[in-house]
Amino acid sequence: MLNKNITRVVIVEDDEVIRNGFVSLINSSDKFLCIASYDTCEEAIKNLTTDSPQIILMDIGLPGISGIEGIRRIKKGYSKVDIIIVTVHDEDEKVFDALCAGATGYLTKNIEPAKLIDSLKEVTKGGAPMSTSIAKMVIRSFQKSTDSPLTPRETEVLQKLARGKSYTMIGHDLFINKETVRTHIKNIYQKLNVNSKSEAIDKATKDRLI
Amino acid sequence: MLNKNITRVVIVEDDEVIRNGFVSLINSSDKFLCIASYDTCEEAIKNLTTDSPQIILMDIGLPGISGIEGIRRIKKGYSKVDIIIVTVHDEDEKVFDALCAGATGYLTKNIEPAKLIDSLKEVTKGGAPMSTSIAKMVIRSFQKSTDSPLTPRETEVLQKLARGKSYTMIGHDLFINKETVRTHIKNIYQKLNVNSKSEAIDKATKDRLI
DNA sequence: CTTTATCTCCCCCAAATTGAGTGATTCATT
DNA sequence: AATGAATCACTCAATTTGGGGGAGATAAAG
Repeated sequence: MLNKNITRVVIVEDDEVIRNGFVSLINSSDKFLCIASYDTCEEAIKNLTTDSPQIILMDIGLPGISGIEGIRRIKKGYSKVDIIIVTVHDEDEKVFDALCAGATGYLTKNIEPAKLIDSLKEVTKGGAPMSTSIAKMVIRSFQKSTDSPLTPRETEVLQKLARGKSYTMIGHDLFINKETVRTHIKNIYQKLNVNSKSEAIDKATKDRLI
Repeated sequence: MLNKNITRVVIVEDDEVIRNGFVSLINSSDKFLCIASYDTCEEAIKNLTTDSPQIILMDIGLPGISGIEGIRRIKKGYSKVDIIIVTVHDEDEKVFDALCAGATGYLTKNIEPAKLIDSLKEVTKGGAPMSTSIAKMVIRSFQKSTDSPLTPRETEVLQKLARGKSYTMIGHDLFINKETVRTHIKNIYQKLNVNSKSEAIDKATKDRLI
């Protein structure tokens, strides 16, 4: 490495004003150095091994391949880099897609300059910086619905059904007869207003019942 | 409410020294008021409606009912309160159990006083404070394995299988013949060294393949 | 005390699904 | 030429599923 004390950063952002703002900001810190900045993922990927950044700051709404797909491709060939999303988008889907694709952090663009630098420092320390709203979304994604129409037992049965178990196996797991499992599932289907396993799992997942 | 500008906090922590430390710390801020502190969840729950806190700071390793079960019970009868875990534990299981049970944040006890107050402020702003290591665990929980033995198509098939779909439905979804789905699944089973749907889903989930 | 909810179990039936074989073709990459 | 990936085919027995019917036990709530 060129310098052990400086963290190498690459920026991918199509808005020139924002991009240059980030470059200046990062270079104003003596802990970070902006090696390069690009307006598309394609360009960034082309120069990835040459740039060999430790951190990439990336936008989501890019021309050409999206930031999400960009993350996937970058992580595939160069998994050690930490990719931090900096974007205006805070819709559920984009956020989780980005995290699933391998993003290490997710910040919204209204972040204050000092906070952005803090976030980069957090990354170098093995952390995962998130904006307040994103953190809340992420945490909430773990939590189940508080008012499920299903009884505790029914929920238990449905959870096992969603793990691919047959009625027989569920019965074995819960120490009840397979016929009882049947009855529970019949009741579950009625309550969820569905009539098949996949529909039940879909609805239960969507409504956070399991 | 007694005072619109002060956020009411309750502490549940069995170590007296730590508990009193938290009480002093919280009361040293003019934004927060520690209404009460308890050494068990049972006591805290008993006085919950009287205390009517906006935030509860809670330990995990408590005598009597655990912090995890405590979260569940508190959230059940009093869902509007934000529960922040402050604990020495940072094992995967406890963290995710706590979040699933309804915790709004998760901090480790080595947190600096100023950071704790910051975290409380973050909660009042609708955020979800997490320690660096916890945030990393949480983010990582979204990410899939980078070296799956499965091909992209096989992964796709397995994902749908895990959603409770039949071979026929999967074929329909992917615009391929049901027989092709069969072949994929046969190959999946061989690669994962299993011979049933539930085993495949279990292994794939455990190894983060889907 | 009676209703209600929850959990438990049983039977029948027809249709569909599953898992395990054994095979083949196409296509792109190496 | 060989390999991996994806596609499709057919057989077969065992299991699963979903729909229908009914019923007992217990505990909580009215």
